[in-house]
Amino acid sequence: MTPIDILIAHFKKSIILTDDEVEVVSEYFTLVKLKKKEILLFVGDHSSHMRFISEGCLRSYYVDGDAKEHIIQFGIEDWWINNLYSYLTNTPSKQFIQAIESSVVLQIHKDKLNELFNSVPAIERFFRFKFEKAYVSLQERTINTMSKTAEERYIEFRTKYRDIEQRVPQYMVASYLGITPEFLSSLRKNH
Amino acid sequence: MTPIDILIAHFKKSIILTDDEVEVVSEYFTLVKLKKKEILLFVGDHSSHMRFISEGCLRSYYVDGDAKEHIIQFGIEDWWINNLYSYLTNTPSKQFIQAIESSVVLQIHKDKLNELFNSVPAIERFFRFKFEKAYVSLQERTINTMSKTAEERYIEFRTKYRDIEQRVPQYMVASYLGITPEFLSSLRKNH
DNA sequence: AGCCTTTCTTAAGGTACATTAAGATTTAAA
DNA sequence: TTTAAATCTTAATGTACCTTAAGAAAGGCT
Repeated sequence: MTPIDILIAHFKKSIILTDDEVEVVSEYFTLVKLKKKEILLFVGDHSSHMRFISEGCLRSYYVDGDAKEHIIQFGIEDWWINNLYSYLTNTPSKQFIQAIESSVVLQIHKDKLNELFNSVPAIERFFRFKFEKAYVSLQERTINTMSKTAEERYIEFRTKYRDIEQRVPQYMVASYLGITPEFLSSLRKNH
Repeated sequence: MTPIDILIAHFKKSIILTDDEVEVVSEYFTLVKLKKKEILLFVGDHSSHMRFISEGCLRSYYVDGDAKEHIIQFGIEDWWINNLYSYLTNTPSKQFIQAIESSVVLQIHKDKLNELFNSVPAIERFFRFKFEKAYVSLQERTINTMSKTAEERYIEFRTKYRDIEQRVPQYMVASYLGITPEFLSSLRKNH
């Protein structure tokens, strides 16, 4: 399967597309290849693309005033990786997006996507679903952060994202969970 | 202005509606009046309505395993108050929605809303915008919780939601910030 | 007004997690 | 194959925030 095939199959999991529409949609996306550690989006850039991972593993992260990194999201094949905040508010990104492994990404510019919404309405519906799901999982994470201990959050992360845990360094998991690598290490020792 | 007028004006801030469409939209929403402290959505209920506050102040909150309350969201006039999680996933609510003041809410059932999406497409676009914004502000909150101290978060809350801070008890602000009322009290003492 | 309920404060003692610093282990590059 | 770089662990010490408990203040009802 080509990257575009993977994307189309991804769309077809939640919406119906005619063959003509598949043609149109395919034209709109462009391919980006990334080496390991390469940065796809820098702080200060405008994040004006929606980006689909057809191969590899990336992270988006935020660097705070004390130069500490906070991982917002991991992404692997068949996920979208974005700075939705910057994309939606048209403000310069406060986050980086970086390839953790060498990766292949398909992206579409915001203006093009809005065009596409008009010619293929199912795509607009797809993105409504997508934002809904993004909201749901973000809320789950926010509630978890507020009401659970780091240990509980770690156990949940392992259960839910087993595949990711095995692909990324431990200190990035710690950063995603909002704790230091040292503390994660000690949690792991005590099971 | 009637509650419906307020809702229509709210829609018209981000989408265009013809007079005919205004008629149709108006028919779809039903009015709910709530006394202070009355509960609009119980844990275990299915949250199958989108709810717009035309008057008053409400909160949605989650009660954790240790019976502690965590406020997810406050809502005042011209905001939507929902358990989007339950609404979107069709699972029983794990949150309550409660009126902090006596309030007036306009609501629409999910099935009806999907009907409305088909007859008035601008409404579907409105809800896409709405979810986008909900996502953005939730992400901001998540990042804040991860990278700032309780004091910094409190100062930000005061700046951003001055109107809300003055309408709700302090222990609810503490719950929203993810700290105890005692600790918030001590933060306030030290400016 | 007076009483009861709700909300807010103070303070002592406790815990989950951070910081610092060092060394051990694994991975990658030459 | 050696060396450097990246990652993970251990342990001592520190701190942001919690828990418990009590009392003070403010608000609402008869």
